[in-house]
Amino acid sequence: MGNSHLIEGSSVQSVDRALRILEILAEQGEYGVTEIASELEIHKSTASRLMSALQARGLVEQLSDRGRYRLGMGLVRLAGTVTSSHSAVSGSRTVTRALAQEVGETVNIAVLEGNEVLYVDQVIGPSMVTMRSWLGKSVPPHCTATGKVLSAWLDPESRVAARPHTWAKLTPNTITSVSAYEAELAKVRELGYAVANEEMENDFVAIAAPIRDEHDEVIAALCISGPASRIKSADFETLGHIVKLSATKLSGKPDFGRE
Amino acid sequence: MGNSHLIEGSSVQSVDRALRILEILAEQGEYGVTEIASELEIHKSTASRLMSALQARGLVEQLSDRGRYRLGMGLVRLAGTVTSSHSAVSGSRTVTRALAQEVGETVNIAVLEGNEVLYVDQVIGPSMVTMRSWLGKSVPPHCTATGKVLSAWLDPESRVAARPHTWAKLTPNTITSVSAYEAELAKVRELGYAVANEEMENDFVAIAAPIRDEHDEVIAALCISGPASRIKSADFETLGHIVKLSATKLSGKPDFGRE
DNA sequence: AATGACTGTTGCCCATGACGCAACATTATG
DNA sequence: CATAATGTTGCGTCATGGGCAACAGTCATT
Repeated sequence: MGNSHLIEGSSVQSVDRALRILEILAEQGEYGVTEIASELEIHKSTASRLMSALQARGLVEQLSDRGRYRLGMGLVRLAGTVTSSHSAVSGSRTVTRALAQEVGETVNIAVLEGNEVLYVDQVIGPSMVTMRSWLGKSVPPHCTATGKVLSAWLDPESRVAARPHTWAKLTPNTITSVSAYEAELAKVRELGYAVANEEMENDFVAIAAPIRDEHDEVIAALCISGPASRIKSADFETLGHIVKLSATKLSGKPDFGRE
Repeated sequence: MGNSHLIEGSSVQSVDRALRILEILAEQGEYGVTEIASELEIHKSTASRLMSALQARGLVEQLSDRGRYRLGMGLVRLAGTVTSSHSAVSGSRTVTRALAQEVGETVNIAVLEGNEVLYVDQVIGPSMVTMRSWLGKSVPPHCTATGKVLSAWLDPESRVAARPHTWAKLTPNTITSVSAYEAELAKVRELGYAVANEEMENDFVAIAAPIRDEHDEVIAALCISGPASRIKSADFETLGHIVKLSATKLSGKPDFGRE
């Protein structure tokens, strides 16, 4: 066959194409059938039929009849059940909420998805200054406390795979070399928590600690974040230990299906 | 062909099967290949290959090698972009948060998905700590203020389609007849807002108003909810108008793709 | 208004890719 | 240790997905 864009391990062509459509829509927001067809290098009609299949299950919806498509609310419904079946997130509300009130800052839970950090749950702190909602958003690991935590305890091979593609220098403090990054990860392993001090954007500070499963594997990161004016470097150690303690409470829980 | 479980309009068999797998996993939490195969009445090998395709794109993940499957975090990532591209939700935080502070109650945004009400965004009020727990959860329309709002302005045909399958009597106040329900919807159209007074569960009251798009179509519902001890029937009218006002602020915004 | 270029959708028919079979590798269970 | 589960994988066939082209609406230009 001509264009074998098939991802490794994915053996069902039409399904893979349908899922790539979802990814494209996630990036582009809205897209027409023709645009998708040319992107995937398939025929209009094929794309149209794939869209119908996705639409029938509510994963995409078209704006008007015979119009463009975008992702559908069915995805929200599916995603809602994801977090509840994940041990790191399910039943975590008591802990995260208590943490948010204790430190007065926004609390997040994040996992590693490929080489990006994906925020899967969030509690916004009492402050008036609301950061944007991060749920479902992903960021590179090298400039975030969560990214450092999720990378630090990986075996060397996976750690390389989890590195960012490009070491974008987002602020003066951003780490942009492999050696400095590895040194930072070693420090994270030693301390048991990670700090990102204005490394992703100015005036934005975060502190994260690992959530582990029953086998002591790091499966997620618990994170607090806020403006530099409230989270000062003198408080890093105290806050680090508080986050570590909360993360420990969330650790060691076995997986369960639906609860 | 033997078992034509194909949903109306879905013309690609393998894609439809893959999406049904996602729905099954959403219900069951975890499932093995064999269980899925018997559920869909397909062969183990087929199910296994479909799972591989889903896994390659991160929509499902298996717990251990050669183990069971569950929904994956890729769904969270996809769902995260859904709300931001929906006009009713994107940029709504300012309004919802202000409303939550004004009335001191939890604020939700919901949309209609088939014949269920799907909560797509939430701000919890009284504690001044925002969190998302209903996200992705759905409830029947006949016992909720959001459901009434989302049904009230539908054309008669769609209104029938949006009716619940079973009129479960969840509390003494639950509406359980079509005629009473239609009368209630007429009242909602007249008032411009809906009330659910302990109709889903005891001590739980909600008030909702419609969010409209630029063509005045109702695309979502804005809702406040809280215990009956705080939201008394004497306040329904005042609160109804407040919710209506906030909903108007969220209305009329054109769709945009990615912003 | 009428034209033209653009959408997305749909029957048709062929070949391709998805499916069922069965043998395999593993892990749980007695 | 044996038995019975599980999930995975080559293989061959036939259903089925996909390319073609005609169709039907929509928008922009004239």
